[in-house]
Amino acid sequence: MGRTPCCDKANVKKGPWSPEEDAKLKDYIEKHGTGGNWITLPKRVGLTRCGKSCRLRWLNYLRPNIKHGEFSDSEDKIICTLFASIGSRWSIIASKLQGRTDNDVKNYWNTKLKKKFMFINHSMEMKSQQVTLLSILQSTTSTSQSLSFTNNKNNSYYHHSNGSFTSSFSNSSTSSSLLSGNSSTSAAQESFIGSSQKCGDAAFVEQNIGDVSYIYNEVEDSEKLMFSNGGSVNGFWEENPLDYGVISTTSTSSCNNFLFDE
DNA sequence: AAGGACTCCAACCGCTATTCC
DNA sequence: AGGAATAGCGGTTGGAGTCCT
Repeated sequence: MGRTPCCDKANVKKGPWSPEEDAKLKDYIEKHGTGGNWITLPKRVGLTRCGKSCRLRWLNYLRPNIKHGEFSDSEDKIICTLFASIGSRWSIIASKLQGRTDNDVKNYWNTKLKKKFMFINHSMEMKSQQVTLLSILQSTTSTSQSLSFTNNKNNSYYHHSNGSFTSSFSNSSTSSSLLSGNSSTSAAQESFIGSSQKCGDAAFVEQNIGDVSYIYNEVEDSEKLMFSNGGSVNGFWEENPLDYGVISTTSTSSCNNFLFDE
């Protein structure tokens, strides 16, 4: 048995699209639409291509508002954080990026971002010290790893020199308790946009992507992306040459790893 | 200068999900 | 209800361009 092929493979053109083919397909779809049937489209257009090939060419290259070229830092962050939370669901990830296709995002991940991710995971495996973090994750712009701070007189924060940390938080007033403290950030806090939370000296911008909430604190040119799942998590903080840190969660969230830009 | 190694990305392939009859 | 057709998705490949020795 087996499926019937979607087209006559022997008589179908493969390989790179010529400008003429592109023009034909683009012109036809702009005038008539796809007609809801990609399989019969090539015949209607006058192309000897497989319908799937036409669909891919249109979606990935010819349709309007496709963005080509370099990915921005913010796009990087979205891809990394979404990949960490939902995995290789490229179509979903691409839908969060204006003008990007799933193929684009996938290629970008496979050629560039994955390397960053793998580096980070390797670094994490080298770390033997993993500590419990209760509802609070801390980061700092300092590259000295001198992260100790006191954010609230009711709470204590302990930072380990290897980059991991322990924090405790006794204020139960918020379920998404995430904060960052750095005495040098007060000036920058004034420029936060969007909804912000304040706790002690810290302020945050909250953003929701799908079911996942992300909290940013923006300090000067750097932007720290953090994650709040509203429950207990285990976390690492670490430095690496790629400017990303990793937070891994093991308890109440279904998500496993989160990246933040240092 | 040459050619081997590497990178990037468009396109293909095969599978699953969805729709249609 | 169930099988066929189609759409959509993610993994993989091939080749062009670039880098390195």
